[in-house]
Amino acid sequence: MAKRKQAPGERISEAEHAVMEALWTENPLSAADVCDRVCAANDWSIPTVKTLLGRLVSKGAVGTEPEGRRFLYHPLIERSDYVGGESRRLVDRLFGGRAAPLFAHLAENEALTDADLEEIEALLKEMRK
Amino acid sequence: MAKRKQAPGERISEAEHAVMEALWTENPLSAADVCDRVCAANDWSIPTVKTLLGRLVSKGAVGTEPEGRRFLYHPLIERSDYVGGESRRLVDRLFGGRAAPLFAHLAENEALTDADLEEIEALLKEMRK
DNA sequence: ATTTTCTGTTTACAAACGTAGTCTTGACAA
DNA sequence: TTGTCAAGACTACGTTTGTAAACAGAAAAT
Repeated sequence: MAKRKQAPGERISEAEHAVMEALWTENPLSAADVCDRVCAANDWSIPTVKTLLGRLVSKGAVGTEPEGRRFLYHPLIERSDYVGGESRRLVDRLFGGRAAPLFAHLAENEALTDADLEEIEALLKEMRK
Repeated sequence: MAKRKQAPGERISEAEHAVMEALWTENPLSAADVCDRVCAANDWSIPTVKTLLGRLVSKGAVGTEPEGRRFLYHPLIERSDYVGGESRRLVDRLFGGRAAPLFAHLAENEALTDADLEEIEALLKEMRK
């Protein structure tokens, strides 16, 4: 059935995800580099980032390569896999696996901007062919 | 700032959510009733359900009313509020608050059935007018 | 060569979670 | 009346998460 990726078992926590985002945006990065892009926003100190990186490494979500005295980190899983997995989990858990109700919900709550609507319409038209 | 509004702070965990689903589907229910509908599926025992119910009560997510010697539980928060909150969280976290990319993602991964597409199209048309 | 400065590793610790056992009490059957 | 039993309350305990300090080793600077 659906393509299962994302190293089995090991889930990525929310804090870890923030680190992943940094690495997806740009990589490889050193721990300090990562901190530069996420510490301020999350009010973390460098030890925290180091811990998160360590956990991600042991979970097999990021890899390291030595560069001189330090390590450079880079993601081992695709952002789209992660995002896809999380999205599917939510849809499964909350909407019985159907995406339409999710859409309806977002629509009802004005969570959709006009731009969103237009984009989605365009996408729909495209898939339609 | 930008704090979640939902119920006062207290988030509902995944296991707790399963209990909430039971109560949203039918309520009020006794602890044993809840167990009848969720224990098998999750491989839980009654004590587990009692604990989850207790936590939900202290989180203000479910209320109780005495019925003879026992309690009957009923949800205090709307399912749509919960679902809306969770959906928004995901969209915020993974798609920068924009729903279109989520939609695109689901579309790309064939997570959308034809029925979904039709429904969404209908919704779009409706909002459009 | 010694000190400073990075870097990664180890260890820590509280809160939340998943899961469940024990204690207490009151209703009820025998 | 007394023993049974179910229902809620209290307690427990291992794991994950968030957050970070302490430590060790090596490169760089002096």
